[in-house]
Amino acid sequence: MKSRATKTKTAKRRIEGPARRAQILRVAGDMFSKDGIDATSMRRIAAKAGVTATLLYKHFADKDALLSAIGDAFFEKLNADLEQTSIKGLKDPVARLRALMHAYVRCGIANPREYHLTFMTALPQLRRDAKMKNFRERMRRGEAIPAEEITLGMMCFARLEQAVADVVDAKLTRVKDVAALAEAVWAGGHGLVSLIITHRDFGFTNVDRLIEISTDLFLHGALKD
Amino acid sequence: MKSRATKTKTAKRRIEGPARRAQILRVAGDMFSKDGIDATSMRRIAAKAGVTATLLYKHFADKDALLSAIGDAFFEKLNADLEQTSIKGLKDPVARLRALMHAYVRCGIANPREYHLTFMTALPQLRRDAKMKNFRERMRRGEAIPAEEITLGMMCFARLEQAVADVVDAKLTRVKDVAALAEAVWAGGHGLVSLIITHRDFGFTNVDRLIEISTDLFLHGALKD
DNA sequence: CCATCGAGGTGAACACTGTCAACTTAGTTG
DNA sequence: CAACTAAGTTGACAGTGTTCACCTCGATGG
Repeated sequence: MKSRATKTKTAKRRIEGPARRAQILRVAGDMFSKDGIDATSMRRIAAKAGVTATLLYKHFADKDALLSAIGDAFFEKLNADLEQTSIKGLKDPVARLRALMHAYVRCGIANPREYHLTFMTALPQLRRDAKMKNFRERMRRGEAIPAEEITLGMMCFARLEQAVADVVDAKLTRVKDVAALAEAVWAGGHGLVSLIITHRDFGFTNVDRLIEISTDLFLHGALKD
Repeated sequence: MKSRATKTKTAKRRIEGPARRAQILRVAGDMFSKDGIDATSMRRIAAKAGVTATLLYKHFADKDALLSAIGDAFFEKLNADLEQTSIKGLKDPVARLRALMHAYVRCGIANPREYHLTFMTALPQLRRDAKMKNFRERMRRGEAIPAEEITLGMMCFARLEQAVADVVDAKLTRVKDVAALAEAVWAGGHGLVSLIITHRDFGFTNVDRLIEISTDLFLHGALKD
Protein backbone atom coordinates (compact mmCIF):
# COMPACT_ATOMS: atom_id res chain seq x y z
CA MET A 1 0.00 0.00 0.00
CA LYS A 2 2.76 2.37 0.86
CA SER A 3 4.44 2.20 -2.52
CA ARG A 4 1.10 2.52 -4.28
CA ALA A 5 0.24 5.59 -2.28
CA THR A 6 3.64 7.02 -3.11
CA LYS A 7 3.07 6.61 -6.79
CA THR A 8 -0.43 8.02 -6.90
CA LYS A 9 0.35 10.97 -4.71
CA THR A 10 3.60 11.81 -6.50
CA ALA A 11 1.45 12.19 -9.59
CA LYS A 12 -0.25 15.19 -8.00
CA ARG A 13 2.85 17.47 -8.09
CA ARG A 14 2.49 20.47 -10.40
CA ILE A 15 3.05 18.77 -13.70
CA GLU A 16 4.55 15.32 -13.62
CA GLY A 17 7.93 14.91 -15.21
CA PRO A 18 6.87 12.78 -18.17
CA ALA A 19 4.02 15.12 -19.03
CA ARG A 20 6.32 18.13 -19.08
CA ARG A 21 8.78 16.21 -21.14
CA ALA A 22 6.07 15.27 -23.58
CA GLN A 23 4.81 18.84 -23.73
CA ILE A 24 8.29 20.17 -24.44
CA LEU A 25 8.74 17.58 -27.14
CA ARG A 26 5.42 18.54 -28.71
CA VAL A 27 6.13 22.26 -28.65
CA ALA A 28 9.72 21.83 -29.83
CA GLY A 29 8.63 19.48 -32.58
CA ASP A 30 6.04 21.98 -33.83
CA MET A 31 8.39 24.94 -33.80
CA PHE A 32 11.24 23.00 -35.27
CA SER A 33 9.23 21.65 -38.17
CA LYS A 34 7.71 25.07 -38.84
CA ASP A 35 10.73 27.35 -38.45
CA GLY A 36 13.64 25.00 -38.91
CA ILE A 37 16.35 23.82 -36.62
CA ASP A 38 18.56 26.91 -36.33
CA ALA A 39 15.74 29.42 -35.96
CA THR A 40 14.31 27.50 -33.02
CA SER A 41 16.25 28.41 -29.91
CA MET A 42 16.01 26.76 -26.53
CA ARG A 43 14.73 29.99 -25.04
CA ARG A 44 11.91 30.29 -27.56
CA ILE A 45 10.91 26.68 -27.10
CA ALA A 46 10.84 27.25 -23.35
CA ALA A 47 8.83 30.44 -23.69
CA LYS A 48 6.22 28.72 -25.85
CA ALA A 49 6.03 25.93 -23.31
CA GLY A 50 5.48 28.54 -20.59
CA VAL A 51 8.67 27.69 -18.78
CA THR A 52 12.29 28.80 -18.42
CA ALA A 53 15.04 27.64 -20.72
CA THR A 54 16.89 26.15 -17.78
CA LEU A 55 14.15 23.63 -17.24
CA LEU A 56 14.70 22.15 -20.67
CA TYR A 57 18.10 21.06 -19.45
CA LYS A 58 16.54 19.04 -16.65
CA HIS A 59 14.76 16.96 -19.26
CA PHE A 60 17.33 16.91 -22.05
CA ALA A 61 21.10 16.98 -21.76
CA ASP A 62 21.39 19.60 -24.51
CA LYS A 63 19.77 20.83 -27.67
CA ASP A 64 21.03 17.88 -29.67
CA ALA A 65 19.48 15.47 -27.19
CA LEU A 66 16.17 17.28 -27.51
CA LEU A 67 16.31 17.20 -31.28
CA SER A 68 17.30 13.58 -31.28
CA ALA A 69 14.29 12.78 -29.13
CA ILE A 70 12.17 14.39 -31.82
CA GLY A 71 14.01 12.23 -34.31
CA ASP A 72 12.96 9.18 -32.36
CA ALA A 73 9.35 10.22 -32.81
CA PHE A 74 9.94 10.25 -36.56
CA PHE A 75 11.35 6.74 -36.43
CA GLU A 76 8.12 5.74 -34.73
CA LYS A 77 6.14 7.19 -37.62
CA LEU A 78 8.39 5.60 -40.21
CA ASN A 79 8.30 2.23 -38.55
CA ALA A 80 4.51 2.38 -38.33
CA ASP A 81 4.25 3.28 -42.02
CA LEU A 82 6.54 0.44 -43.03
CA GLU A 83 4.58 -1.95 -40.81
CA GLN A 84 1.38 -0.88 -42.52
CA THR A 85 2.71 -2.03 -45.88
CA SER A 86 3.70 -5.42 -44.43
CA ILE A 87 0.20 -5.83 -43.03
CA LYS A 88 -1.25 -5.41 -46.48
CA GLY A 89 0.00 -8.92 -47.06
CA LEU A 90 1.15 -8.62 -50.63
CA LYS A 91 2.09 -12.10 -51.79
CA ASP A 92 4.54 -11.13 -54.52
CA PRO A 93 7.87 -10.36 -52.85
CA VAL A 94 8.74 -7.85 -55.55
CA ALA A 95 5.47 -6.00 -55.02
CA ARG A 96 6.18 -6.04 -51.31
CA LEU A 97 9.60 -4.50 -51.78
CA ARG A 98 8.18 -1.89 -54.09
CA ALA A 99 5.48 -1.02 -51.58
CA LEU A 100 8.10 -0.69 -48.88
CA MET A 101 10.22 1.66 -50.97
CA HIS A 102 7.18 3.75 -51.72
CA ALA A 103 6.21 3.91 -48.08
CA TYR A 104 9.71 5.01 -47.14
CA VAL A 105 9.87 7.70 -49.77
CA ARG A 106 6.41 9.05 -49.04
CA CYS A 107 7.04 9.15 -45.32
CA GLY A 108 10.26 11.07 -45.87
CA ILE A 109 8.68 13.58 -48.22
CA ALA A 110 5.74 14.07 -45.86
CA ASN A 111 8.06 14.87 -42.94
CA PRO A 112 10.97 16.70 -44.52
CA ARG A 113 12.40 18.38 -41.41
CA GLU A 114 12.31 15.21 -39.39
CA TYR A 115 13.82 13.30 -42.28
CA HIS A 116 16.58 15.84 -42.57
CA LEU A 117 17.25 15.60 -38.86
CA THR A 118 17.39 11.83 -38.68
CA PHE A 119 18.99 10.86 -41.96
CA MET A 120 20.81 13.90 -43.27
CA THR A 121 22.33 15.25 -40.09
CA ALA A 122 25.23 13.56 -38.38
CA LEU A 123 24.80 13.48 -34.60
CA PRO A 124 27.74 11.23 -33.71
CA GLN A 125 27.25 11.46 -29.95
CA LEU A 126 24.01 9.52 -30.35
CA ARG A 127 25.97 6.59 -31.72
CA ARG A 128 22.90 5.51 -33.63
CA ASP A 129 25.00 4.33 -36.56
CA ALA A 130 27.49 2.57 -34.35
CA LYS A 131 24.67 0.71 -32.64
CA MET A 132 23.23 -0.13 -36.03
CA LYS A 133 26.57 -1.54 -37.11
CA ASN A 134 26.82 -3.65 -33.99
CA PHE A 135 23.26 -4.85 -34.46
CA ARG A 136 23.87 -5.89 -38.04
CA GLU A 137 27.09 -7.71 -37.19
CA ARG A 138 25.39 -9.70 -34.48
CA MET A 139 22.47 -10.46 -36.77
CA ARG A 140 24.87 -11.72 -39.41
CA ARG A 141 26.41 -14.00 -36.81
CA GLY A 142 22.94 -15.28 -35.97
CA GLU A 143 23.04 -13.99 -32.40
CA ALA A 144 19.78 -13.42 -30.57
CA ILE A 145 19.36 -9.76 -29.66
CA PRO A 146 17.54 -8.74 -26.47
CA ALA A 147 14.35 -6.85 -27.26
CA GLU A 148 15.33 -3.80 -25.21
CA GLU A 149 18.42 -3.29 -27.34
CA ILE A 150 16.43 -3.11 -30.53
CA THR A 151 15.78 0.45 -31.64
CA LEU A 152 13.12 1.61 -34.06
CA GLY A 153 15.82 2.36 -36.60
CA MET A 154 16.91 -1.25 -36.44
CA MET A 155 13.32 -2.37 -36.88
CA CYS A 156 12.97 -0.23 -39.99
CA PHE A 157 16.14 -1.49 -41.58
CA ALA A 158 15.34 -5.06 -40.64
CA ARG A 159 11.98 -4.73 -42.42
CA LEU A 160 13.76 -3.58 -45.54
CA GLU A 161 16.35 -6.32 -45.30
CA GLN A 162 13.61 -8.92 -44.84
CA ALA A 163 11.76 -7.70 -47.90
CA VAL A 164 14.98 -7.86 -49.91
CA ALA A 165 15.76 -11.32 -48.54
CA ASP A 166 12.34 -12.53 -49.67
CA VAL A 167 13.05 -11.42 -53.21
CA VAL A 168 16.50 -12.98 -53.14
CA ASP A 169 15.13 -16.22 -51.67
CA ALA A 170 12.60 -16.44 -54.46
CA LYS A 171 15.65 -16.57 -56.73
CA LEU A 172 14.47 -13.52 -58.60
CA THR A 173 17.56 -11.34 -58.35
CA ARG A 174 20.86 -11.17 -60.17
CA VAL A 175 22.77 -10.09 -57.07
CA LYS A 176 22.42 -12.38 -54.09
CA ASP A 177 24.10 -10.38 -51.36
CA VAL A 178 21.09 -9.42 -49.25
CA ALA A 179 22.92 -6.94 -47.03
CA ALA A 180 24.54 -5.06 -49.91
CA LEU A 181 21.31 -5.13 -51.89
CA ALA A 182 19.37 -3.72 -48.96
CA GLU A 183 21.92 -0.94 -48.63
CA ALA A 184 21.62 -0.17 -52.31
CA VAL A 185 17.84 -0.04 -52.11
CA TRP A 186 18.05 2.25 -49.12
CA ALA A 187 20.48 4.48 -50.99
CA GLY A 188 18.01 4.64 -53.85
CA GLY A 189 15.09 5.64 -51.68
CA HIS A 190 17.20 8.00 -49.64
CA GLY A 191 18.51 9.71 -52.76
CA LEU A 192 14.99 10.42 -53.90
CA VAL A 193 13.78 11.78 -50.59
CA SER A 194 16.81 13.89 -49.81
CA LEU A 195 16.98 15.36 -53.28
CA ILE A 196 13.31 16.21 -53.37
CA ILE A 197 13.15 17.78 -49.94
CA THR A 198 16.31 19.87 -50.23
CA HIS A 199 15.86 20.95 -53.83
CA ARG A 200 12.20 21.86 -53.84
CA ASP A 201 12.77 24.58 -56.45
CA PHE A 202 14.88 22.50 -58.78
CA GLY A 203 11.86 21.97 -60.99
CA PHE A 204 11.78 18.21 -61.13
CA THR A 205 9.76 17.29 -64.17
CA ASN A 206 7.22 15.40 -62.09
CA VAL A 207 7.92 14.19 -58.61
CA ASP A 208 5.40 11.35 -58.56
CA ARG A 209 6.58 10.11 -61.90
CA LEU A 210 10.21 10.46 -60.80
CA ILE A 211 9.52 8.26 -57.80
CA GLU A 212 7.80 5.75 -60.03
CA ILE A 213 10.59 5.68 -62.58
CA SER A 214 13.28 5.54 -59.95
CA THR A 215 11.87 2.64 -57.99
CA ASP A 216 11.13 0.85 -61.22
CA LEU A 217 14.69 1.33 -62.38
CA PHE A 218 15.93 -0.07 -59.14
CA LEU A 219 13.69 -3.07 -59.04
CA HIS A 220 14.08 -3.88 -62.70
CA GLY A 221 17.81 -3.50 -62.29
CA ALA A 222 17.91 -5.89 -59.40
CA LEU A 223 15.83 -8.60 -61.04
CA LYS A 224 16.92 -11.25 -63.52
CA ASP A 225 16.35 -10.75 -67.26
CA MET B 1 48.85 55.18 -69.54
CA LYS B 2 46.70 56.71 -66.87
CA SER B 3 44.45 53.74 -66.47
CA ARG B 4 47.40 51.37 -66.59
CA ALA B 5 49.20 53.31 -63.90
CA THR B 6 46.06 53.25 -61.82
CA LYS B 7 45.88 49.51 -61.98
CA THR B 8 49.53 48.80 -61.26
CA LYS B 9 49.74 51.30 -58.45
CA THR B 10 46.48 50.24 -56.89
CA ALA B 11 48.05 46.83 -56.59
CA LYS B 12 50.52 48.24 -54.10
CA ARG B 13 47.90 48.98 -51.41
CA ARG B 14 48.12 46.69 -48.39
CA ILE B 15 46.54 43.66 -49.85
CA GLU B 16 44.39 44.01 -52.96
CA GLY B 17 40.73 43.20 -52.60
CA PRO B 18 40.65 40.04 -54.68
CA ALA B 19 43.72 38.61 -52.93
CA ARG B 20 42.14 39.16 -49.51
CA ARG B 21 38.93 37.62 -50.72
CA ALA B 22 40.81 34.61 -52.02
CA GLN B 23 42.76 34.31 -48.78
CA ILE B 24 39.58 34.43 -46.70
CA LEU B 25 38.03 31.82 -48.93
CA ARG B 26 41.07 29.58 -48.54
CA VAL B 27 41.22 29.93 -44.77
CA ALA B 28 37.47 29.54 -44.36
CA GLY B 29 37.43 26.54 -46.66
CA ASP B 30 40.16 24.85 -44.64
CA MET B 31 38.59 25.51 -41.27
CA PHE B 32 35.15 24.64 -42.47
CA SER B 33 36.14 21.32 -43.94
CA LYS B 34 38.21 20.44 -40.87
CA ASP B 35 35.93 21.59 -38.05
CA GLY B 36 32.54 21.68 -39.70
CA ILE B 37 30.16 24.46 -40.50
CA ASP B 38 28.80 25.36 -37.07
CA ALA B 39 32.11 25.19 -35.22
CA THR B 40 33.64 27.69 -37.63
CA SER B 41 32.63 31.18 -36.62
CA MET B 42 33.21 34.36 -38.55
CA ARG B 43 35.46 35.65 -35.78
CA ARG B 44 37.67 32.57 -35.86
CA ILE B 45 37.93 32.67 -39.63
CA ALA B 46 38.91 36.32 -39.39
CA ALA B 47 41.46 35.66 -36.65
CA LYS B 48 43.11 32.92 -38.67
CA ALA B 49 43.20 35.24 -41.66
CA GLY B 50 44.87 37.88 -39.45
CA VAL B 51 42.02 40.32 -39.78
CA THR B 52 38.90 41.54 -38.00
CA ALA B 53 35.55 39.81 -38.36
CA THR B 54 34.01 42.99 -39.69
CA LEU B 55 36.22 42.86 -42.72
CA LEU B 56 34.68 39.59 -43.81
CA TYR B 57 31.45 41.51 -44.28
CA LYS B 58 33.09 43.81 -46.79
CA HIS B 59 33.80 40.79 -48.96
CA PHE B 60 30.76 38.64 -48.26
CA ALA B 61 27.25 39.75 -47.43
CA ASP B 62 26.97 37.27 -44.57
CA LYS B 63 28.12 33.87 -43.45
CA ASP B 64 25.84 32.09 -45.90
CA ALA B 65 27.32 34.07 -48.75
CA LEU B 66 30.81 33.09 -47.66
CA LEU B 67 29.85 29.44 -47.40
CA SER B 68 28.10 29.55 -50.73
CA ALA B 69 31.28 30.93 -52.30
CA ILE B 70 33.08 27.89 -50.94
CA GLY B 71 30.31 25.81 -52.46
CA ASP B 72 31.06 27.37 -55.81
CA ALA B 73 34.64 26.16 -55.52
CA PHE B 74 33.31 22.66 -55.06
CA PHE B 75 31.21 22.97 -58.20
CA GLU B 76 34.42 23.88 -59.97
CA LYS B 77 36.03 20.67 -58.74
CA LEU B 78 33.01 18.58 -59.60
CA ASN B 79 32.70 20.07 -63.05
CA ALA B 80 36.39 19.45 -63.71
CA ASP B 81 36.05 15.83 -62.58
CA LEU B 82 33.04 15.26 -64.79
CA GLU B 83 34.84 16.88 -67.71
CA GLN B 84 37.79 14.55 -67.19
CA THR B 85 35.54 11.55 -67.76
CA SER B 86 34.16 13.05 -70.97
CA ILE B 87 37.68 13.62 -72.21
CA LYS B 88 38.45 9.95 -71.82
CA GLY B 89 36.35 9.54 -74.94
CA LEU B 90 34.58 6.32 -74.09
CA LYS B 91 32.66 5.28 -77.18
CA ASP B 92 30.00 3.16 -75.52
CA PRO B 93 27.34 5.58 -74.21
CA VAL B 94 26.51 3.23 -71.34
CA ALA B 95 30.15 3.09 -70.27
CA ARG B 96 30.21 6.87 -70.50
CA LEU B 97 27.20 7.23 -68.23
CA ARG B 98 28.65 4.74 -65.79
CA ALA B 99 31.94 6.62 -65.71
CA LEU B 100 30.09 9.84 -65.07
CA MET B 101 28.15 8.38 -62.17
CA HIS B 102 31.35 7.04 -60.70
CA ALA B 103 33.08 10.38 -61.04
CA TYR B 104 30.18 12.11 -59.33
CA VAL B 105 30.06 9.68 -56.44
CA ARG B 106 33.80 9.68 -55.90
CA CYS B 107 34.02 13.45 -55.99
CA GLY B 108 31.26 13.68 -53.40
CA ILE B 109 32.82 11.14 -51.10
CA ALA B 110 36.21 12.80 -51.41
CA ASN B 111 34.78 16.20 -50.40
CA PRO B 112 32.09 15.36 -47.88
CA ARG B 113 31.77 18.77 -46.21
CA GLU B 114 31.55 20.59 -49.48
CA TYR B 115 29.08 18.06 -50.80
CA HIS B 116 26.96 18.46 -47.72
CA LEU B 117 27.05 22.21 -48.12
CA THR B 118 26.11 22.30 -51.78
CA PHE B 119 23.69 19.41 -52.14
CA MET B 120 22.35 18.65 -48.68
CA THR B 121 21.86 22.13 -47.31
CA ALA B 122 19.07 24.37 -48.49
CA LEU B 123 20.23 27.95 -48.99
CA PRO B 124 17.13 29.37 -50.65
CA GLN B 125 18.43 32.92 -50.82
CA LEU B 126 21.00 31.77 -53.36
CA ARG B 127 18.21 30.76 -55.69
CA ARG B 128 20.51 28.17 -57.25
CA ASP B 129 17.65 25.75 -57.70
CA ALA B 130 15.34 28.40 -59.05
CA LYS B 131 17.98 29.38 -61.63
CA MET B 132 18.45 25.72 -62.46
CA LYS B 133 14.74 25.36 -63.05
CA ASN B 134 14.68 28.38 -65.30
CA PHE B 135 17.70 27.10 -67.20
CA ARG B 136 16.16 23.70 -67.78
CA GLU B 137 12.87 25.19 -68.93
CA ARG B 138 14.61 27.37 -71.47
CA MET B 139 16.74 24.47 -72.62
CA ARG B 140 13.62 22.40 -73.15
CA ARG B 141 12.18 25.19 -75.25
CA GLY B 142 15.39 25.18 -77.28
CA GLU B 143 16.31 28.74 -76.32
CA ALA B 144 19.92 29.84 -76.58
CA ILE B 145 21.31 30.77 -73.19
CA PRO B 146 23.95 33.50 -72.82
CA ALA B 147 27.24 32.07 -71.58
CA GLU B 148 27.41 34.40 -68.58
CA GLU B 149 24.13 33.03 -67.26
CA ILE B 150 25.41 29.49 -67.24
CA THR B 151 26.58 28.39 -63.81
CA LEU B 152 28.87 25.50 -63.03
CA GLY B 153 25.94 23.64 -61.51
CA MET B 154 24.15 23.91 -64.83
CA MET B 155 27.23 22.64 -66.63
CA CYS B 156 27.38 19.62 -64.36
CA PHE B 157 23.76 18.72 -64.80
CA ALA B 158 23.94 19.32 -68.51
CA ARG B 159 26.83 16.86 -68.74
CA LEU B 160 24.74 14.25 -67.00
CA GLU B 161 21.72 14.97 -69.14
CA GLN B 162 23.85 14.70 -72.28
CA ALA B 163 25.25 11.35 -71.22
CA VAL B 164 21.73 10.11 -70.54
CA ALA B 165 20.51 11.49 -73.86
CA ASP B 166 23.26 9.58 -75.66
CA VAL B 167 22.09 6.33 -74.13
CA VAL B 168 18.48 7.09 -74.95
CA ASP B 169 19.37 8.12 -78.50
CA ALA B 170 21.16 4.83 -79.00
CA LYS B 171 17.75 3.30 -78.30
CA LEU B 172 19.16 1.30 -75.44
CA THR B 173 16.73 2.33 -72.70
CA ARG B 174 13.27 1.29 -71.70
CA VAL B 175 12.33 4.77 -70.49
CA LYS B 176 12.76 7.50 -73.06
CA ASP B 177 12.18 10.62 -70.99
CA VAL B 178 15.71 12.03 -70.86
CA ALA B 179 14.97 14.68 -68.24
CA ALA B 180 13.25 12.31 -65.85
CA LEU B 181 15.90 9.67 -66.40
CA ALA B 182 18.67 12.14 -65.67
CA GLU B 183 16.92 13.15 -62.48
CA ALA B 184 16.60 9.51 -61.47
CA VAL B 185 20.28 8.88 -62.15
CA TRP B 186 21.19 11.93 -60.12
CA ALA B 187 18.98 10.72 -57.27
CA GLY B 188 20.77 7.38 -57.40
CA GLY B 189 24.23 8.89 -57.21
CA HIS B 190 23.17 11.43 -54.65
CA GLY B 191 21.64 8.75 -52.45
CA LEU B 192 24.92 6.89 -52.39
CA VAL B 193 27.05 9.89 -51.59
CA SER B 194 24.80 11.39 -48.97
CA LEU B 195 24.24 8.10 -47.21
CA ILE B 196 27.91 7.24 -47.13
CA ILE B 197 29.12 10.61 -45.93
CA THR B 198 26.50 11.09 -43.21
CA HIS B 199 26.44 7.54 -41.94
CA ARG B 200 30.11 6.72 -41.82
CA ASP B 201 29.64 4.43 -38.82
CA PHE B 202 26.69 2.55 -40.22
CA GLY B 203 28.97 -0.29 -41.20
CA PHE B 204 28.19 -0.56 -44.88
CA THR B 205 29.28 -4.01 -45.93
CA ASN B 206 31.72 -2.62 -48.46
CA VAL B 207 31.53 0.87 -49.80
CA ASP B 208 33.30 0.27 -53.09
CA ARG B 209 31.22 -2.77 -53.77
CA LEU B 210 28.07 -0.88 -52.77
CA ILE B 211 28.86 1.81 -55.31
CA GLU B 212 29.48 -0.85 -57.92
CA ILE B 213 26.27 -2.72 -57.20
CA SER B 214 24.24 0.43 -56.98
CA THR B 215 25.35 1.93 -60.27
CA ASP B 216 24.97 -1.45 -61.91
CA LEU B 217 21.45 -1.78 -60.60
CA PHE B 218 20.64 1.61 -61.99
CA LEU B 219 22.13 1.08 -65.39
CA HIS B 220 20.82 -2.42 -65.79
CA GLY B 221 17.43 -1.18 -64.66
CA ALA B 222 17.40 1.56 -67.24
CA LEU B 223 18.42 -0.59 -70.16
CA LYS B 224 16.28 -2.81 -72.33
CA ASP B 225 16.10 -6.58 -71.72
C1' DC C 1 4.33 17.20 13.89
C1' DC C 2 8.53 18.48 12.18
C1' DA C 3 12.93 18.15 9.80
C1' DT C 4 14.51 16.71 5.55
C1' DC C 5 14.79 15.49 0.90
C1' DG C 6 14.30 15.77 -3.85
C1' DA C 7 11.81 17.06 -8.01
C1' DG C 8 10.12 21.10 -10.47
C1' DG C 9 11.30 25.45 -11.42
C1' DT C 10 13.77 30.22 -11.62
C1' DG C 11 17.35 34.36 -12.26
C1' DA C 12 21.46 35.77 -13.41
C1' DA C 13 25.41 35.04 -15.46
C1' DC C 14 29.35 33.24 -18.93
C1' DA C 15 31.36 32.84 -23.10
C1' DC C 16 30.06 32.77 -27.29
C1' DT C 17 27.64 33.98 -31.97
C1' DG C 18 26.32 36.90 -36.51
C1' DT C 19 26.10 41.48 -37.72
C1' DC C 20 26.47 46.56 -38.23
C1' DA C 21 27.24 51.73 -37.64
C1' DA C 22 30.81 54.73 -36.96
C1' DC C 23 35.34 55.50 -37.20
C1' DT C 24 40.38 55.51 -38.67
C1' DT C 25 44.07 54.82 -41.93
C1' DA C 26 46.61 55.00 -46.02
C1' DG C 27 47.18 55.25 -50.85
C1' DT C 28 45.48 57.64 -55.44
C1' DT C 29 44.07 61.37 -58.13
C1' DG C 30 42.43 65.96 -59.80
C1' DC D 1 47.27 70.10 -51.06
C1' DA D 2 42.48 68.60 -50.70
C1' DA D 3 39.22 65.26 -51.76
C1' DC D 4 38.12 60.76 -52.39
C1' DT D 5 37.95 55.90 -51.69
C1' DA D 6 39.16 51.20 -50.51
C1' DA D 7 40.97 48.57 -46.55
C1' DG D 8 40.61 47.95 -42.03
C1' DT D 9 39.29 48.53 -36.89
C1' DT D 10 36.46 49.53 -32.47
C1' DG D 11 32.78 48.72 -29.97
C1' DA D 12 28.46 47.64 -29.54
C1' DC D 13 23.60 45.04 -29.99
C1' DA D 14 20.77 41.32 -29.63
C1' DG D 15 20.63 36.72 -29.40
C1' DT D 16 22.63 31.89 -28.62
C1' DG D 17 23.61 27.29 -25.73
C1' DT D 18 24.59 26.25 -21.22
C1' DT D 19 25.46 26.25 -16.18
C1' DC D 20 25.44 27.47 -11.21
C1' DA D 21 23.26 28.86 -7.18
C1' DC D 22 19.08 29.30 -5.50
C1' DC D 23 14.05 28.83 -4.30
C1' DT D 24 9.53 26.30 -3.54
C1' DC D 25 6.72 22.90 -2.00
C1' DG D 26 4.65 18.38 -1.68
C1' DA D 27 5.90 13.82 0.02
C1' DT D 28 8.31 11.03 3.41
C1' DG D 29 10.82 9.04 7.45
C1' DG D 30 11.50 9.57 12.22
